[in-house]
Amino acid sequence: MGILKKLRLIYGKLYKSFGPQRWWPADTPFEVMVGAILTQNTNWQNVEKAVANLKKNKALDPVKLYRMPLKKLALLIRPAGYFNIKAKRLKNFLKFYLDDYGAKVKNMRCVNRHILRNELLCVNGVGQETADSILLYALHKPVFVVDAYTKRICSRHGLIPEDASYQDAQKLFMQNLKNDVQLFNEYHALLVRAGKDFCRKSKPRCGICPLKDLL
DNA sequence: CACCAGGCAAGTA
DNA sequence: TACTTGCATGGT
Repeated sequence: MGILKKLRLIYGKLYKSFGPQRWWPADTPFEVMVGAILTQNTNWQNVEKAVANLKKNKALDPVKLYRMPLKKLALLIRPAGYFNIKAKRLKNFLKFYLDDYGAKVKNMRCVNRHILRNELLCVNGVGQETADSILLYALHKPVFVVDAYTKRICSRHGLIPEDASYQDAQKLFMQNLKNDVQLFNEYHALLVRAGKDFCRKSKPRCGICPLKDLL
């Protein structure tokens, strides 16, 4: 079976099983960017608590967050884990967002996605997945977001080797599918959704994996 | 109790 | 380049 066909088959099965995932769960593009950093190696439920703390203090704003003392910021985002390092990473990103783009999403959307990706990767604390999450979910650029679940599911289905790089996995999708923002949005979200139930490092299975008959 | 979550950077060789 | 380690809360 061709790769394109298999990728479409997987997508169809996941969508039929789980339905639309409505990503990214945030009220504004800026909230997406903050969430992208807070969710690094962290359960989304913990991120929600951190974001709620920011909202409760009316601090979910680029300038207010950037001016906030590091200790206070760390305290507010504490539930997200790694709070000291994430407070610094947030400030690193905020400085870039303020200095280079005037804290305007619109200004960022004007920039070529390859250029912008490289700029994001220069921010200490923003790696490939975080950069791509911001590009896709906050700025609506057609880039495929790769995470641990994506690699695990794809390697299990023989689409990439087990030790594939981020770019290997990303190319699998971007070179075989139409580069469509809505498709990439839903596909990544579905892979995460499926991974949580059926492709964790170790967890008792619940229900029946919709991709079981493809293995 | 152990294990893991929508990673990343820094250090070492 | 390839491997190792620190970062940390909260749920199962």
